[in-house]
Amino acid sequence: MLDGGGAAGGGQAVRVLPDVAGFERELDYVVPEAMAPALRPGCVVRVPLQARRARAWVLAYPVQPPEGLALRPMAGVLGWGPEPSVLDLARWAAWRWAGRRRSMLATAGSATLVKALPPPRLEWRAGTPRPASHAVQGEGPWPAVVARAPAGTHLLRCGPAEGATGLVEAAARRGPVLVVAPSTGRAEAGAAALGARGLPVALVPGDWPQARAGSAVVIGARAAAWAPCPGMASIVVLDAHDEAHYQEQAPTWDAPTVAARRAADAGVPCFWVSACPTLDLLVAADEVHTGGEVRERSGWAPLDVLDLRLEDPRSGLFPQALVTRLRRGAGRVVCVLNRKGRAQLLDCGACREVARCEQCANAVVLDGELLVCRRCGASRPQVCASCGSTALRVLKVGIGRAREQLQALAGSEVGEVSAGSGPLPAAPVLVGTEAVLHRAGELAHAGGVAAVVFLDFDQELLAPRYRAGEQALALLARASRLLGGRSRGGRIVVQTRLPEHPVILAAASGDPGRLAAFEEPLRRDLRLPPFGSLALLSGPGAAELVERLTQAGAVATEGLAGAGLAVGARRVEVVATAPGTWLVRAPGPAALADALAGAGRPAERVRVEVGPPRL
DNA sequence: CGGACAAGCTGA
DNA sequence: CAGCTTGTCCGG
Repeated sequence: MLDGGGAAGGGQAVRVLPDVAGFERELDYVVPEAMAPALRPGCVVRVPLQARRARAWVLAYPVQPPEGLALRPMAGVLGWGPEPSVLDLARWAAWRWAGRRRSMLATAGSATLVKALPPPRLEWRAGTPRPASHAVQGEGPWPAVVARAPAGTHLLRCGPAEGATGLVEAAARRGPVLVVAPSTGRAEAGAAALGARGLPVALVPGDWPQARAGSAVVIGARAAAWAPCPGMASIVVLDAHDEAHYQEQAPTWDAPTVAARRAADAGVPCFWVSACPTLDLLVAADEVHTGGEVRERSGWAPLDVLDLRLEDPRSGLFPQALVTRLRRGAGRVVCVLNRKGRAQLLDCGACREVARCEQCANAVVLDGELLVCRRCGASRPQVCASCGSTALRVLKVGIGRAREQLQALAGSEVGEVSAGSGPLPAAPVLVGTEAVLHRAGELAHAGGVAAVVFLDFDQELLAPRYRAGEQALALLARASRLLGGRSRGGRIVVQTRLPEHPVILAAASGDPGRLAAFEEPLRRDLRLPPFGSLALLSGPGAAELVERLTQAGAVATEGLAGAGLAVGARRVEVVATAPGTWLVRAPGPAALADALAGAGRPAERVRVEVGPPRL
């Protein structure tokens, strides 16, 4: 198909990026004529690299190689890779998150090599009217909003219990839609719901070949932001606020940002769907749509605030009011306590010393009959290290202890739910970490939930992270979804000493904007995201990178808040936060990315976490 | 990353 | 000085 002119060897040259860790150079190869017909940008090839062979992505074909270079021939075409437009996306993301294109492309490609693609699924076409029996019921304003949205990023503020199936269906009417869900479970459920409405759905990564060949809906978890979707007409990101959309390991890209960029490149709209949008989303969105106050409110389950200040302090996390509720026993109750193990913090009943590890001085936790250290793994019997007393008291109970106490107080069976995939206990009261809220499907299947109790919500509200409030509200949204919103009769119980906290007021009124209004001035003053961009540098090469940043004009400051407010506001700042760890702050993501890109990579390994979600 | 090649160390 | 380890360089 492509012939004429070319380098020695008779073929055209191809430019590739080898799939080799720590290798970021583009290389050119001669294309033997036999391989030319199968070659296209994005596909995966095999190339000689010094004495071995390596996989590589085709970046461009054909190309004019630099003169005077003896090119070696490529070794073969292995299979299908990302769509060509995703190559540019990977380049941009590597800049944006100070990462490597290779790791982005590895996310974008299929897990297993796809040699041949199935024919595209053409049985459904954009514009086909749905049968009347599938008429949208209770979908509210979203199908109309989605149908006429122009290119750009649209934040759709939905109630937590609202389903997104109708919305995605409306998006699919515009043409192929890429859907990014916060978890594989949500992606699977979404795929099933959309499939049931007659839409051809490709669930990635499993259906990657179908997605690459063309499908009305391509859906998957975070990595689906990179999935192929030929003819893509829109992107929908479900629960765009969810932390699961953020990649934890560097490069710390996040699906909403990648999706917005991809949609902008393609000139199509991107829809961020969220019940509790973060400030980052609110600021980055071109348009914010609310579905109407009444409708939104109805998605939030009613909230009962149990003010721990008014209860007997000796009753701890199990005040009389809670016990009364549990004994009433109307339906299943799910208790959330974000602590693992049996006891999180102990002190000595005799000398009041906090129980610490003898090796590393870290606080120890109770595991069975032993005190164990979570940091270094050392264990010892339940004896006070300073006075030898065996009378240790529990200051903070963990899940195991909470279960025992609840069972004694409630007088009914209490089951413990762990993050794992074990079977759900049949008990009328369940206790677990927030992971229990992720098992909504199973709980609904097992007869639903009458109440979700947050035993120690202050731990969420006061967590030492700048996004603690947003994350706490996300938990309440998740609980609301589990309960099915306002109409199903289920309730959220929040035990707290901060009943007037904006998070609680926002959830109680079904208006997440109340939290955003509270957070915005604080973040602005401290220049925290989205009013400043942060990156955490660590690893052996971090010091050298800091040195380079400083030489390029970055200012060293004393702390995150306060210092250098006037000087640093428009500049890049570096703060030493811990031995071997630095925090870089810039006025915005582009300034941060430019500073990091300009500084280059030190020889030694550095971990660069841009905009870390947990800080 | 991983191989090639050079320079450095060891032992008879 | 063969035989091995360690370090540096570089890929089309």
